[in-house]
Amino acid sequence: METKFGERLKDIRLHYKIWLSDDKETGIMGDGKWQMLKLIDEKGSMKAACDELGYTYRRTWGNLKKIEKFFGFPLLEKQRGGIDGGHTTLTEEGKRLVKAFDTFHDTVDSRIQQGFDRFIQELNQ
Amino acid sequence: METKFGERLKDIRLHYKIWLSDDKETGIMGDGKWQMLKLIDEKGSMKAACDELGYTYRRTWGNLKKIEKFFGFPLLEKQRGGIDGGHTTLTEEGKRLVKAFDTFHDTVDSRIQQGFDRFIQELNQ
DNA sequence: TTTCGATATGTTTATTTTTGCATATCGATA
DNA sequence: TATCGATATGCAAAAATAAACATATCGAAA
Repeated sequence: METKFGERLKDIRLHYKIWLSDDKETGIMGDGKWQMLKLIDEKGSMKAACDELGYTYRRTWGNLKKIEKFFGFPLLEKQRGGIDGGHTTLTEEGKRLVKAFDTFHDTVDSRIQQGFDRFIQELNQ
Repeated sequence: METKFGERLKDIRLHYKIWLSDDKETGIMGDGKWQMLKLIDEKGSMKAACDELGYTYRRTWGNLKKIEKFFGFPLLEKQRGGIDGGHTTLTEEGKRLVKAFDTFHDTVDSRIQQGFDRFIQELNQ
C-alpha cells in the first residue's frame, strides 16, 4: 500500500444501478424490476418472488403496474383464484423485455467491474 | 417498428449510477459527489458549486464530511474568513480521487451506452 | 475594528418512499 | 357451494431523505 488511500481501498465496494425511464422520469425498467420479473417467471408467483426478495407485495404490484401502463400491453400473465390462489408468469413480451435486459447486463457488467478494478489500482499507486 | 415494443422505445431514456460504499453501505463516493468535487475545485467554493448544482449547502457539507471520515484524511482544502468569506479547493488526494473516478467513467460510459443501444435494437426486432 | 460572505453545524420542518393494515375478488377443487 | 391462498387496491402509519431555518465562526481588507 504505497499511497494514503491504500489503507481503506480494500473496504470499498462497488455498486451500480441501471434503469430506464420515460420523459416524466417514471422508472419503467431497472435492475430491481428486472430481477423481480425473472423471479416471478421462475416461481410462477408474485407473492413467492416478493417473499424471496424481501419486497412487499403492495409495492411490487404497484411498480409492475407502472411498467405495463407505460408500454400499454401486459408483461404479466396473471391468474386469480383456484385452489392455490392463483399464479403469475410472464407474457411473451415480458420475456422479451427480460431477455433484452439480460443482454444489456452481459454487455456492461464485466466492463464495469474492470473499470472499478482499475480505479482501485490507480489509487494504489 | 416491427414489434409491440416499437411504439414506445423512442421515449425510453437511459440512466445509471455508479457508487462506492464501505461495508456499512455508507456511500463514500459516487456520481453525485464526483460531480460536486470537480465543480468545487473548478469554482474554488463549496457554496458556488452547490448553487450551480442545485444542492443545499447543508447537505453537501454533510456528505463530503462522510467521505473524509471514511478515508481518514482531508480531500478538501477549506479556508474560512477573508474578504470573500473563504474558499474551498481539493487537496492532492482529493484530486487523485476525482481523477481515478474520471478514468472509471471513461472506461464504462461508452460501453453502457452501447449496451443500451443494443437493448433497444433487440426489442425492435 | 468593523464588515462581509463563505464555511460550520444543530435543529426543525417538509417531502418522498415504504411499509403495514384492511378488505375485496377470484375460481379450481374438495 | 364452501374453502383457501394469491391477486387487487385503497388508505393510514412510519421511516428515510432532503430542505429550511437559525446562528456562530472566521479572517483579509477597508
